[in-house]
Amino acid sequence: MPKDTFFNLSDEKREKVMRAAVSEFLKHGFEKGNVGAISKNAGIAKGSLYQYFENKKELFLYTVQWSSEFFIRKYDSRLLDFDLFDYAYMNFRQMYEQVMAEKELALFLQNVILGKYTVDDSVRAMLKAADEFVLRLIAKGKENGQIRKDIDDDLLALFLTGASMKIKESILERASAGGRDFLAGGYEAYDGEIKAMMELLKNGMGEKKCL
Amino acid sequence: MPKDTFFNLSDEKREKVMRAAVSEFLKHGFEKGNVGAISKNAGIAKGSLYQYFENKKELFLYTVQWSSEFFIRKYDSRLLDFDLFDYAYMNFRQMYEQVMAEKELALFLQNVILGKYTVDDSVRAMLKAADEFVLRLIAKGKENGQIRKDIDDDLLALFLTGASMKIKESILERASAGGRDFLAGGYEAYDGEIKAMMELLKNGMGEKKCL
Amino acid sequence: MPKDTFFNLSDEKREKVMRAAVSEFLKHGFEKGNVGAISKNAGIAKGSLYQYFENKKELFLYTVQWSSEFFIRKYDSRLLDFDLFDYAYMNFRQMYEQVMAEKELALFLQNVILGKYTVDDSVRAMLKAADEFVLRLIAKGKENGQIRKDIDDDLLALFLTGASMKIKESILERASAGGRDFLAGGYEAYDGEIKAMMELLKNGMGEKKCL
Amino acid sequence: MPKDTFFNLSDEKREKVMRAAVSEFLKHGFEKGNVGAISKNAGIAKGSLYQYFENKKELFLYTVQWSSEFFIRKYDSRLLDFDLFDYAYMNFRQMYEQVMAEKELALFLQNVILGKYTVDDSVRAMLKAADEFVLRLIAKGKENGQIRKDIDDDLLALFLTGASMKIKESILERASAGGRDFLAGGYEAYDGEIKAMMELLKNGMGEKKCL
DNA sequence: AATGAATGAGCATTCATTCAT
DNA sequence: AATGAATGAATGCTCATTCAT
Repeated sequence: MPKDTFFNLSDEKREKVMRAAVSEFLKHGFEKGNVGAISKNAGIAKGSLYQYFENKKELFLYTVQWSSEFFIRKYDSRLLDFDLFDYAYMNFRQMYEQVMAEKELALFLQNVILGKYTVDDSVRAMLKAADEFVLRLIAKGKENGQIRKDIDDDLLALFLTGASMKIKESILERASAGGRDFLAGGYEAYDGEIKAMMELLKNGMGEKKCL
Repeated sequence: MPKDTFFNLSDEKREKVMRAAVSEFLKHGFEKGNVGAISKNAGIAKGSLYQYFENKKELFLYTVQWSSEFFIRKYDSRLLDFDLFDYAYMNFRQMYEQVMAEKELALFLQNVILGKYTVDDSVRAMLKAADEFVLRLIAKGKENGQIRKDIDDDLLALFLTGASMKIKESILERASAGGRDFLAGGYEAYDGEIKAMMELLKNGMGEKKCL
Repeated sequence: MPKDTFFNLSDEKREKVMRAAVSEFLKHGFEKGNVGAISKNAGIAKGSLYQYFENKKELFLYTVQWSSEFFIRKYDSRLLDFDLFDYAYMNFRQMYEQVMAEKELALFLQNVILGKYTVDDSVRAMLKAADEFVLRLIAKGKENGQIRKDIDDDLLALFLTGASMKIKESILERASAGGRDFLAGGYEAYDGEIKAMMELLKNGMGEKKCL
Repeated sequence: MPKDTFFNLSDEKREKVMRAAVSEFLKHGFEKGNVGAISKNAGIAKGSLYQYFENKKELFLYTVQWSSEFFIRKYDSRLLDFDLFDYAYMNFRQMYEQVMAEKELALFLQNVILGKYTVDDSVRAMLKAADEFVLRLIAKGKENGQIRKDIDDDLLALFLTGASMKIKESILERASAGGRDFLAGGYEAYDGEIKAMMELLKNGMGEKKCL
């Protein structure tokens, strides 16, 4: 959706622009996010941004897309062969890694997922992809007897993502508030929480084993 | 936090102002929400708004407060004596009623709860109250053997609210998209979903009965 | 020029209004001087000010007039029988007393005289009275041989008032900056300056005695 | 203190902006001076003014500075080698020329000197420069026996500038009231006044020659 | 393609004045 | 006459977007 000129840029420059945009939108949101500040931090002219993007909205939308793809490229390929619960577990774990490695990107994307930026429905559309992946895992889980069959797939998906999101949010909050302690603690400090949450999900969603 | 002059207004006028504000902020968010539009729709002069509120932010904050209180006055008193799962169930049910009766208010408040308006931490503070109520219900549930004791209260709360919120969100989405069908269907159309979700929550959180 | 209602007020209330106005205009000038602040500090309603005065400008103009008259009533009667140089000397001395006794009023009036408030020519008109008094003293001085006759009366008046004003200004500046020291020093600290200035004026304006 | 962008403008445009500002501030003062009107009269967009200046105050301050420098560039270089009385005389004369050539600028600057714009102490600071120049001339005058030594330098400076200012003011008033007659009369019409004032100053300040 | 100055619509806020009580 | 809430015109400033170089 950006113009060709943007893709003719060197990878480094493109990344610099994107990171400047992420940073600005994370700090100030879409409305208050300042195009001038982005160009300045990206080390380019304000006018150049308009050579790359039609307008602020397109810039934002692509920033969302780029951020998602950034993580997908780096992390999500590993997740493809897992079953639902492994997926969920690894998903938590990788969120931790992402925040450690790319705090701004991870926080920005989390905001996007939480629907904090009321810019456009197309953002929502982008998120459908993730939902569909979960739905596929749910279907597979039902097939191989991992997941109870008496409840609608969509509802199971909502249940899973809703509960997961809340835990993620709570972890991210602590991460963005006191970055230092978060770093210090290491992943193990959070693993307990994650495992407990997995328990709850499995119990809730899993095929009844007793009786 | 508004000035005395605001509370000297007739109840009708005060409500008209608040509804105009809710409507505007719901449509355009805080930053793009237009003070002039609010005053116009409230049928008062722009200057008058500034007799009532120090500034746009205070207006917004009070709009949030007023909306919450509106529902609390009307609905929440019923919820006080319930146990956790009854509470959750009734909470869903009443959300449905609220949307039916006060679509804009309900949607606005939902956005607030979802953290869509990054205006002020005081909004976040307001939401703490609700969290604490849930925590109390969880503690009570553990005492009387309804809820498993091997998982931390805070985590259980996140699990419950996260999953619940997602369902609510999905219902509201359909409500705000196709209001007509939503109205037509009646509550029963949603009761199935709600009950299934309750199942998931109970299974996940409940004291193990089998084995 | 104020309405009758103003003069029906008790003397105390009238004075309170005037002092509030002086204080506000001194602090913020005419344009930025706030009618609401004046009414608040005067302990009356904003609307009442408009029962007394047509508008802000009339309020200001009368504030100027009242301030002048305040000092004239209290001080100037003593000056009537003096010759020019005695007058000038006493004029300095009484300015000192005025500042001591009524700092705000004196500073406000000084600003008026210096033309700091560009409100209306009628202010300028008011000041003509003082000029004419000086002109009369100059004429008398020429008659009785105190003052050189080869220079135009108007010019002599400008010379006298210009030089005097500058000294006054410099003294007032110190007074309004470090009120404490000013008080402590007493009049004598300034008498030297005043006498030197009188010297300069007399030499400049006086009939040549030598040769 | 303006931004670089302002100095990148062509000389003509810069001057046009400055003259528009002088004109507006002269007519309406700082508070009532309208930024929109200035931009309109300068033939530029309102936003452009804010590319050049941080805000209205900075615009005003630079307008003062520019006006001073305008005259300094054009006139004051001539004054450097004079003694005090020559300086004073030429100063009057050049003020006349300035008003003839640049009425608005001269009137504006006069207002500044008279302290009519209570904007900022930095204006006051600018005027210190002129005072110090006069003080140096006074010191030199004392050395070479032109000026009496029994009176404090600061006081002599006040005396000189106070008296001079009043004459200037009176001349400017006539100039700004009835520009036409003023023009017609030519400098000679005022030379008499100036010379008489010089007389007064010399007599007042000069070393006693008689006796 | 890159630049950054120019643009002007848009908006929150102020405040003198009015007016209903 | 006194009150103080209601009014809305007025204005400084921002910033996404355009455009000349």
